[in-house]
Amino acid sequence: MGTKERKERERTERRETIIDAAEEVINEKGFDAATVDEIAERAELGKGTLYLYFKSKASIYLAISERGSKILNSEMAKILTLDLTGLEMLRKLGEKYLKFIQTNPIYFNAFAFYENMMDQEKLAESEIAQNCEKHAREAMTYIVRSLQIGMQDGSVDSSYDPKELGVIIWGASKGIVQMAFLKNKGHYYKMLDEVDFSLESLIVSFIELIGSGISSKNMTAGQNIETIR
Amino acid sequence: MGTKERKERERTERRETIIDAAEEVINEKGFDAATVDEIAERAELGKGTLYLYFKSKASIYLAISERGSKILNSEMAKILTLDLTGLEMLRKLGEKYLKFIQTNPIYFNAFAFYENMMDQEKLAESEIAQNCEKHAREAMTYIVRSLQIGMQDGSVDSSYDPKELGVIIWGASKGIVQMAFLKNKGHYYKMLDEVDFSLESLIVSFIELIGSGISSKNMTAGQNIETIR
Amino acid sequence: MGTKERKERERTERRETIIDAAEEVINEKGFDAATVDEIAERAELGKGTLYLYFKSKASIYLAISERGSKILNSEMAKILTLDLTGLEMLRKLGEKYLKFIQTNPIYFNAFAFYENMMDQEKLAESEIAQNCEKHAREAMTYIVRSLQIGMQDGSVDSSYDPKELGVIIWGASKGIVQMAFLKNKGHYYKMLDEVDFSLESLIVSFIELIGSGISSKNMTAGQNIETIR
Amino acid sequence: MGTKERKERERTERRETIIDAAEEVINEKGFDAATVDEIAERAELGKGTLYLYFKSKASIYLAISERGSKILNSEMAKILTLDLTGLEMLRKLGEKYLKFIQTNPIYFNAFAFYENMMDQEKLAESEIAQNCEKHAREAMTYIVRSLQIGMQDGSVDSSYDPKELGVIIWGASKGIVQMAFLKNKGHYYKMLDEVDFSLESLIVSFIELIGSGISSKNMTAGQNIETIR
DNA sequence: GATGAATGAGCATTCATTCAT
DNA sequence: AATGAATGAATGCTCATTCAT
Repeated sequence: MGTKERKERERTERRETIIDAAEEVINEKGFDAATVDEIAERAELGKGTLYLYFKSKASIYLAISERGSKILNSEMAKILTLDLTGLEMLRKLGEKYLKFIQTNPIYFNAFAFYENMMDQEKLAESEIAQNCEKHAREAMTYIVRSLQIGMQDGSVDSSYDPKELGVIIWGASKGIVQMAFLKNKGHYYKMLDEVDFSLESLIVSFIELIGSGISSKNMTAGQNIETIR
Repeated sequence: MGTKERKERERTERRETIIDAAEEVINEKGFDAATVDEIAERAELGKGTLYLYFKSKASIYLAISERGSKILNSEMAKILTLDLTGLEMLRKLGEKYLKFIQTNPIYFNAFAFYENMMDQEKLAESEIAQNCEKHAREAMTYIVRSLQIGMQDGSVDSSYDPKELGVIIWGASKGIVQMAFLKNKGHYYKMLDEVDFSLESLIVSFIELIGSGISSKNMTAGQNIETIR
Repeated sequence: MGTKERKERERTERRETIIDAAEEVINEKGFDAATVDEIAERAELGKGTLYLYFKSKASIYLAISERGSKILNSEMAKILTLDLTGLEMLRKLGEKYLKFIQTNPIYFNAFAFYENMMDQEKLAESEIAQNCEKHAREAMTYIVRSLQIGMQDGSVDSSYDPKELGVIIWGASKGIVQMAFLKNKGHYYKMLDEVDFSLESLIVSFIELIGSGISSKNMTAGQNIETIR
Repeated sequence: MGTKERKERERTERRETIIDAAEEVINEKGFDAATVDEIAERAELGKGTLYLYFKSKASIYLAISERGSKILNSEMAKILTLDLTGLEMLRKLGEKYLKFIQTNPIYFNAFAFYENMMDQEKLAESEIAQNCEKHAREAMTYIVRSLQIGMQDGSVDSSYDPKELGVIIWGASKGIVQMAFLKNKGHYYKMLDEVDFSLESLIVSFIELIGSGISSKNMTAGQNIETIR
């Protein structure tokens, strides 16, 4: 009997419907201004029904974060399967993250929401939050893996601790994207306007920087070698 | 007669008193949970008095950001006067920022508040917000200056655009500090717990990374030189 | 299944309950001093529930006006069906209005509130306000009808414009009732105390005055006689 | 030494300055929306100074009413000195009231404020309120006097009680003016728009109506004629 | 007398969540 | 399972009035 399966499938579909509606409304108005009433209306469901699927308004937002991180992860996972050096993988991962946030800006805020909401025990213990954390951990793992691969194939300096390096690169990437993100929203540092750096160029430059550093010593060394020769 | 001067001084002092109280309360409860009543009570002032000095609750928070960025800037400014290479200055600037946020965590959130509130025209046009922006611009300038100095003294690769590099480093630093900051607050990536990276080590490593890059090519070059010798 | 009907009925009943409570509280304290909290408490409903039925505190007051004008109109309508001369109808209408205000003083202020609130577009566009206006128009129509009937049956001088006359009589009646009303409230013109005119006698005299004018009969007669000649 | 006189004069002048400012501000914004701060600023005086001259914001409004009724009375008084029949005087009085309100609309509301504020003992006992009442009494007296004169000179039917008649006419006039006043403010009975009655025509018709009544002339004439026979 | 800084009482409204049907 | 009517907690801000200088 497929009744159970059908029920299960319908439940999942309805859940997705709610998240879809919530994404729309929150995208338009922001989390605080978005009301549960409007999300329910957009989902063409009764308000009470939402609470059959989610414990609270915040947990709906967490579910958005969960969905976003899941999508992002699945795309990052593919990169790990490509035939590339570790350093090239890292660059691809960065580009993927960049493109993802540009295409789905709402997830950037949803991720931030997840990160900042972890204070409240209630939410942190929820299954959704657990998944979010799992996804974040996975994302980090992809970075660390690419670094490990790079160290193995010689494209990355193996004197670093891959985990520490991963944390740094992950954090730095988020910081750069956030800055570019704020800039795109039109406000924030007018200062940034003086120099017209697109989000792309910033990330590209960052990865390049990570690759070779800014110290002139190395280049000098390289040049010296050439000179020596 | 110094009546006018005294009035002016008293006004400034009371303003500071309010900001002090607000820092305390917001630190304890967060901005949303903090009530104007409690801030007033903590400042030992009438609620209406607060509104003689600030237009809104949000503008008090902006004033906290303003104060924080002013303090941070004055400390960064000193570094620019030291007899150091540009790259060393950059390292010092990073360490200063790190130490500052660690000592005054509230400013981290206040800075973020400022950045995110710039949507609302009303606030963005206020004198306080203008000052915040000015300070942010100055902070960025310190970084760019250190890079320019480094390019001049040979400690920084001069093939980069100093402004673009500055934006990247500023954004990346904030991202790393934020990540470490969330970790310190006890929540977020339990994953980070697996590897015990202190905020200090992260930033130090980041600056080191910026200095020499992660590509093994460079180090190899350097090592080669030594090897050659 | 009469579920829908029952729901509808319950909704109407609850609405009436709220208006009842509001009438009580506003009667006791006046509109400004009356708080939504107290109205809700008196209605034995949650405060939020009131806002499911009314958009604002002001609209509740408008609803009181709407109710009052509806009641008054239905009573005035009956008079138009009586077998009387137009002038007698007019007298009955005046007496009815007088009695109504005396019995339900709150409606006098509610009517005035309605009249003065029409500045604010938001309120003026509401359905309740529309009804109030409709009722006011009807009330005026009753007066005009009685005058037209009187002109037809010879009890009213047909050289007047019935609409203009109606406006004048309606306005004048309200002014007299207001004066008498203020007097009854115990304050206002102590002067009125010197002469003990009851509200009744004022209105009765007014209608009598309207009927025959104050010019000395001789003069009027004289003019007529002259005209006859 | 005229010091005392000068002081007294200055005090009176400043009081007038405050009332001037209050009239302006209240005229622009209405009583509730007008703030004491703005009145003080408009008067170019400190806020505290206002309270040296008036007990409260409401009492300033009462003072406006007082001033208005004083001006109106002085103009009405002149009419009583003219060489006219009582009925003509009454007409002039009505026209004067009408013109006054049209020229100084703020006084209409101020008068109403005075009438409605008499509930609160505090205000009612103030000297200003006493004066307002005195003026109201005087205004009424002028009407009664004109009626008495008319009864004496034969222009007014002497079978009425002049005081009762005065009250009725005073109340009726205020009601008509109020109605026309609301109409002028642009809102209120759209119904009134159907018939384009100017305030002037309403009052003129009203006085005419009072003069000769609305009963058909034929009937009145007929009765008189019959009486004569 | 004049000032204006300080005060704090006072209140409509929103909206996430619940629960009877 | 689905609903949506009912709830009530929760809060920033205004502004008339006071009083120390």
